[in-house]
Amino acid sequence: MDILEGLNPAQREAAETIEGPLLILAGPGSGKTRVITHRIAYLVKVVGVNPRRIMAVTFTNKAAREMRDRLQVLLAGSVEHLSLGTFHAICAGILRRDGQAMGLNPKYAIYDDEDQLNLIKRSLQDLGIDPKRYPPKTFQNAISSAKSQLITPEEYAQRSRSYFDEVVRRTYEQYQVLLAQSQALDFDDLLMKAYQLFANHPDVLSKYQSRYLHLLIDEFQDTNITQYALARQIAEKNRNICVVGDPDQSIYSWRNADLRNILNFEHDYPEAKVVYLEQNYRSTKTILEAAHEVVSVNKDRKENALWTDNEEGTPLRVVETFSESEEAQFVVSEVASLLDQGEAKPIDCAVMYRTNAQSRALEEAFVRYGMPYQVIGSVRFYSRREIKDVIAYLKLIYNPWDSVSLARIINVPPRGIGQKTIDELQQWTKGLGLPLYTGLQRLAEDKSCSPLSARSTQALIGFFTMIEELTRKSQEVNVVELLDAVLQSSDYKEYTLELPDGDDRWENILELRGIASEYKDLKLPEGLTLFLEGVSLFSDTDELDEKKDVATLITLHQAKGLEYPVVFIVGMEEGVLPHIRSFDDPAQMEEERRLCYVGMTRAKKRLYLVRALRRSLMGGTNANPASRFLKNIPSHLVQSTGLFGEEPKAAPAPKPDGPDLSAGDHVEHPKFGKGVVVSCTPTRDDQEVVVVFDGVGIKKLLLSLAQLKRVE
DNA sequence: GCCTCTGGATTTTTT
DNA sequence: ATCCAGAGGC
Repeated sequence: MDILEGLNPAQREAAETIEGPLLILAGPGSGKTRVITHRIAYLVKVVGVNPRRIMAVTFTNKAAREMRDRLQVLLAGSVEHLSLGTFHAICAGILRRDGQAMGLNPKYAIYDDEDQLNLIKRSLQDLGIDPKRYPPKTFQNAISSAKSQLITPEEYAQRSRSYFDEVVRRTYEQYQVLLAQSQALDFDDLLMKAYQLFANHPDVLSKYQSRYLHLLIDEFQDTNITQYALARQIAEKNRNICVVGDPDQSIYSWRNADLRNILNFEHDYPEAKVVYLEQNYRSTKTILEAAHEVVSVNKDRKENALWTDNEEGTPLRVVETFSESEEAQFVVSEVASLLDQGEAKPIDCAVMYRTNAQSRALEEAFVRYGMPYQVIGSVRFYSRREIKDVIAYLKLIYNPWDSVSLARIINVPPRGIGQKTIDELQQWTKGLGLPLYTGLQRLAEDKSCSPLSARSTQALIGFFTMIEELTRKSQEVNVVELLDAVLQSSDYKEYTLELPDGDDRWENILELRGIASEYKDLKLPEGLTLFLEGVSLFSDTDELDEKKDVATLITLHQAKGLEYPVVFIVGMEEGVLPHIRSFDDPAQMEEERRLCYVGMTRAKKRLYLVRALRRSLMGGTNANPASRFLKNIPSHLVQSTGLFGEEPKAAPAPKPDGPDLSAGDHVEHPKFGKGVVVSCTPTRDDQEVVVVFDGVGIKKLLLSLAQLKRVE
């Protein structure tokens, strides 16, 4: 039996090269996943490597789960011992097991963005920084970016160049103090602390280095500096590190992914072998060529020789509609007609868009038509308020130091503990140098030491007693029973049902309960540990159901790694795709182009590129010109459809004085000089024009007032 | 302390 | 258009 049977020569080489560093450059649809799974199977079955000595890192949990499923088939068991997961999940495990060497509580909490932002706000408060002048989000980004490059607060201080840098440094420092007090790590910490653990504790590092004979990293183009450093640490001893990626599909620089990782790889591992997977098995020649034309405009890029044996296929369809609702209507009616002709089933169709907000119009049309669909991740399950509240209870029971969870639920449902009480409590515990929870404990032991009114004190003690009781219970019941106890003693059910959309919210909680029941056979606290870890690291693509016969609505980012016979990319407009925020940065513009490329290469048979002449945004309406990416697709690959739908009957707005402008036009203004029109938005009886003036910047002008002249 | 109202800001993508 | 924070009334 040959485990590598059916692989093409390049794929085979990639799977068989197991000694030393290996870089696999894998274009879209080139059978990358197949290569990875077969490589692991080859290592285990042919070379005889024990699965526990292999670590495979994926980009999402879903990818990890799929790979495990596939390996289960190839290997028939013994897959459990394989270390397989995202960097975050793998690091979470390492820190849970060995973090004590660096003084980390194994029951550390994991903070997501929202928790993180809450704690940053508190840091700003502690430092007396005005969140109006300095938006907390800015700090969140700065801190995350620092951690993704292994920059500690001390190092940040050394690099600090401006006053603003200094403010960031102080916030970063204080934020870390609060995290430590809460015995919590944020997402970036999971990676950075694991790195530091290895860097400062050679014994721990050596344990992992000896264990992992083979390290494999997928989606390498989307790793950040810290992840790369971690990989280097783990692979240092055996140097069997295999990375798989495609620079053209790098779309996560905003999450601090760094393309230098791929470029540095051959530098850091000069003995590395490089394998190119260039045969595409997914798309038609037409789709592949069009996608290539779009991405090859990028300057910062290495040319590749992606090709396919597949048929020419049908031409791309480029479709214009009047409005976003007609855009949605077109999509649904086209799906319906493909269904009628027996060309496709709903499950074969995906609609992709740049921003989640765009899913709404689509969803309406699908509902109206009665076309079955699923939306991926528009409102993330785990960021729903009710879910976060219930989880906060569990997190607090698990780790009473977790101040963010404590603050979240101390008065939810309302139990007479207002902001003032919380502030005073905080003041008091701070003075005593105690964590909040210990402060509550002290109150409960001796009411008379309370600095607060009897009423507030009683409310606090009531809350504390409830949590204590639940904590006691958590020793003897499973996760579901604990969750039920939380709902019971907090009256959360009654509270939720009172809220707007109460029934839906309650449904969500029941769904969470269902997820918890998957952990009910595990002993506590381990069951709770794993449940909370799973919940914290869960991602949205995880909820994608690939078996239900429904169409999929999904962002371009989330679509990475997926494929569909029929793909619609909507919002092919300047300002949407490419997104307006990328206009002033060529590197970001290149990323938008790659994003478009990723979307196009998801399609196997049919690809539709759709745009709306008018799109409502933030209340107003925008008229966006066609996406520049459309212009890069050779016309012989395209069948253009004229306008879809009827022109809206509404009387056209009276034309204001001034030239007839559209985005891209060059204009001149008496005061601001020359510039380029970014967008035109009709208002009630005028037009708002956004112009980028040379050397002046972006200005919003009213067409009737601004004396704009059109120039060539 | 809690609820409601208003004004202001805000929209990219997510482990 | 929608969400959020802060203010003010009960």
